[in-house]
Amino acid sequence: MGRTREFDVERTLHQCMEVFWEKGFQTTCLDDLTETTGVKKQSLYGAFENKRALFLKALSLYREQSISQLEELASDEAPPMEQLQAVGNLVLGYTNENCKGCLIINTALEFGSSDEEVLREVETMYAETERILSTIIVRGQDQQQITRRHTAPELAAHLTNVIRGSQVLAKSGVSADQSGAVLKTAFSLLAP
Amino acid sequence: MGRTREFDVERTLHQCMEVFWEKGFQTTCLDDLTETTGVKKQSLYGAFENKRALFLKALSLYREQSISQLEELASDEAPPMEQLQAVGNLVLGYTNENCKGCLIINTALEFGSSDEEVLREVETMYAETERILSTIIVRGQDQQQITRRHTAPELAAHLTNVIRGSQVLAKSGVSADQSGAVLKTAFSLLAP
DNA sequence: TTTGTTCTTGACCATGCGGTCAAGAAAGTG
DNA sequence: CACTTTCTTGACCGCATGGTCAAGAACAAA
Repeated sequence: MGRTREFDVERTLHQCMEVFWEKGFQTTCLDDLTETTGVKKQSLYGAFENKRALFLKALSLYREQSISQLEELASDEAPPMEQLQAVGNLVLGYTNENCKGCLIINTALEFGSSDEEVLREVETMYAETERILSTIIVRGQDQQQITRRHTAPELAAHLTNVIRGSQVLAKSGVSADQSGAVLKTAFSLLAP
Repeated sequence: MGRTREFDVERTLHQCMEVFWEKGFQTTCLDDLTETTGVKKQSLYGAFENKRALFLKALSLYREQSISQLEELASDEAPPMEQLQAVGNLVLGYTNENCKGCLIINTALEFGSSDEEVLREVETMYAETERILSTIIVRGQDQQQITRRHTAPELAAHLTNVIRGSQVLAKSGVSADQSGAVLKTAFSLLAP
């Protein structure tokens, strides 16, 4: 009972995510959100509790979206090294598109360790990324294309870190070529 | 002629740098600065033009300081691999101390590519870091401790990227051990 | 000592922002 | 049709913030 909502909550959340992604949490004001979504302030507050809660929902959405893209990519039957390259392309396509970078990383640096829930989200993203990369690396090791001088989880943590770095690099305004080259070097160093 | 300034401009700049480092540009308000420096608003505006100009000065100071620390470290006669480890320790000691991260990287992500001067500062930092790492790597290659499968500049760009990643990691609230382990893996992968 | 210049101080201003209020509109229920 | 409930809308509030003003204080040159 009661009046039915006139806007699509899911769609609105997606749009808000885009805005947060582009501008960050602090810099995004409610007017930005109402303007791009077309949803008035009070309606936004009706669907999501407040700015921070809305942001956390957007953050989760982003993580789920990113991880499922990675998972899809890791589940095809391409050679491991090609999968890694594809991961790199995905990640840099992401970041270079509009130089928005990765929302998780942007958020990690904006919040530092000041917000427990944000922290959890960031750590989950890191862990999931390592997990997926690890499965690719294991196959790479099985096929003698990746060194065994380190364990798969170690290499996965390392690669995740390399990706983090290149996402920052990409957002720092350097060319896509440069960030791509860095990733290529890193992948090449994994050879046995 | 005219009244002499009662506060030490250089010291004040250092203090402001610390505040910006800890809180970022946006989040730092003038009251934060006047409170920690003890210098009143108008006096601050007398010495530095405005908040942004003050920030840019603090950013330059940070970069110069960091680079000269790196340079000092690279100029001793320790074995190259030990120098790299020392670089890692320096960088992580930096970031883990109070989880402030690296001011340059924090700034790069906060500003994106919206501010020309900030961008220049960030790119200079990256370039200088690569230059110094490259000199260490060259010596490592001469002593057969670092692979020659890539050129020194390539490896330097890669290592700079790894460091970027681990600085983000450190600021993301993970333990110092974890960020340290990632660096160790990366260094170890440089072996011939 | 006078004068001109710069620094200091605290009050002041305009604005942007997150969040709330109250009144009206639409829907379900009896 | 009443009645209740939820959504919508626009006005409103309190507060923080970057920046400015004006008056007084300290110093150097004349």
